[in-house]
Amino acid sequence: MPVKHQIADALRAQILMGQLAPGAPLPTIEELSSQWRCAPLVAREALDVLKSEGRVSGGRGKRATVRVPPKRIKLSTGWVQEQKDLVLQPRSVRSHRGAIELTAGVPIDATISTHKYDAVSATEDLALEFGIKAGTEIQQRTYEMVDRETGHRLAFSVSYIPLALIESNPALLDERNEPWPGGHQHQLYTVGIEIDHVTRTLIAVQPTPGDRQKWGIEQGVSMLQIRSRSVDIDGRVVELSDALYPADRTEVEFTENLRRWPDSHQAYDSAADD
Amino acid sequence: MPVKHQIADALRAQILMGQLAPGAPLPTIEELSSQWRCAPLVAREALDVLKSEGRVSGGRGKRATVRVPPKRIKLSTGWVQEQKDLVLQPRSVRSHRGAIELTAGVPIDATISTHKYDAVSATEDLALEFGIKAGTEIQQRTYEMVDRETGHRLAFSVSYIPLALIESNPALLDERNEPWPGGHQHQLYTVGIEIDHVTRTLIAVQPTPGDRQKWGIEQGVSMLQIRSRSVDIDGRVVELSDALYPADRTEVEFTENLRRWPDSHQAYDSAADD
DNA sequence: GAGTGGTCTAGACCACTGT
DNA sequence: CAGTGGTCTAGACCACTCC
Repeated sequence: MPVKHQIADALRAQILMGQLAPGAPLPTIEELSSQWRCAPLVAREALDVLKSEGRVSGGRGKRATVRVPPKRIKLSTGWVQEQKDLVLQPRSVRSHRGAIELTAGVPIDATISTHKYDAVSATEDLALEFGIKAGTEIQQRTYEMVDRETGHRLAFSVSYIPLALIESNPALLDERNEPWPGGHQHQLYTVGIEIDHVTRTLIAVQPTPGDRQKWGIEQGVSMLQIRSRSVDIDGRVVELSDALYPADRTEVEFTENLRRWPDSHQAYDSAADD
Repeated sequence: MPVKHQIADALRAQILMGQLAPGAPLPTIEELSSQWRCAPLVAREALDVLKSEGRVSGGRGKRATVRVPPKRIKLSTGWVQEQKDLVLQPRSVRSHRGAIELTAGVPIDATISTHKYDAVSATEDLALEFGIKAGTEIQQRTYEMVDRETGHRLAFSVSYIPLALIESNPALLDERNEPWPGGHQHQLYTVGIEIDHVTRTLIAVQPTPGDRQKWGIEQGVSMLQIRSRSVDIDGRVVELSDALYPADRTEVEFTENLRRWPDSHQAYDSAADD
């Protein structure tokens, strides 16, 4: 077995066993190369393996350390009903309860949010999702929240609504009206649309180095992409959004509620099992 | 900017633009090092960067190629209600509809499934989840499905049920009764337990090299871990399971259904908005 | 057996951190 | 300024694939 993997395995074992606690410094490259009687490059490559596994943090001039995993933020997906309940409330009530913003523990004051609306042509992908013809005009809404200090992204999403659905209300075409009290469900309500259900699909994707820099995430961390489709009571997809989350800081929660058995059901009796 | 990243960026751009299609061979290390006038090692490191990003496949003696992403298998989480509906059906009906098995496109005949039951002491983590004392006896059920040919894992999960809940029915203590027609909901039904809802949390985790070998997955691919908790009508967590999925072959789907607005609700009128 | 990638040596210089 | 990691050179040998 290659020496670099032997070294990596030994260090990984110490990390997993807790002998090297999160934040603890690892041996230097020189120490490793003399302990294992190998060239420094080999010791470096061993650390590289652990870095791309997301187990070790490093940087020029800095001692390599055991990576401290960030706290995971619970991303609950059960609030769409609450948003819907708010839609029929007066503006004063809607304004006081914004959407749940994920700020990775950063206070809202330390963040900057931007909203941008653009009219774009539906790609094949989008056309398929909405059940419309490719090229149809769609409103694209981009949302980004960054940390005021570091400039790192804290949240990002792109959502789409076919223009034909909302152009009857000019207020919906102006990005300066964001954040809209009551969210997109209320926006759609103003043009007579009621949401029946929301389906979501989640996949893990690999960030490009550019993404990694924007979000300030390290090697070995992937991202979760959640595509959400709002379907109205006529069965049309009327809104679609793609949101991204750093996989090491995110925990997605979802619940399935079940109907009760009828009161009349028999208590279990193994003799009656067939 | 370091040459190795310049090379990696150039190749990545060609991959993302589609000029290098999935499956296409990349330039050899020698070609790259002469094109970029650098040492072969630098060209190798550039390819390494792309491999740990999951964009390139490689292997000893084999030309590096653009990685062909596997088809994603849709993991629907909406079938718990169907399972519950089956519980009150006779055995013959239950037997004919097994749980949905994920086989990554491999025919069931080409797979081997194993079930194992063990009695273990509750760890702190499990004790907290179940609301019991650490050390309490818990039944641990391990399920694994492997590809008969390659030996690679196709599915894996570990689930737990406190022994006190099920020991009144000896049939539930015998792993030879797996697969049990009707699944764990029917098993719990035999000891008088009805499930009210199931909550799931999903996180992405990095596989160890051992995991990677077991599942036959490449560098740069993470895994999705879904922890599911079955809560009974008294609010107790009665079953917990951890399942793992290779992130590049999996797409998780979940739906939130909304209540309709009452018929009496007013059509939207902006004048009445406050 | 030729081509190719994986591992490795034994150095060198530079960029960055922390004192 | 010393310590350290990041990048790089110019080779060498071996394991593996494919013809």
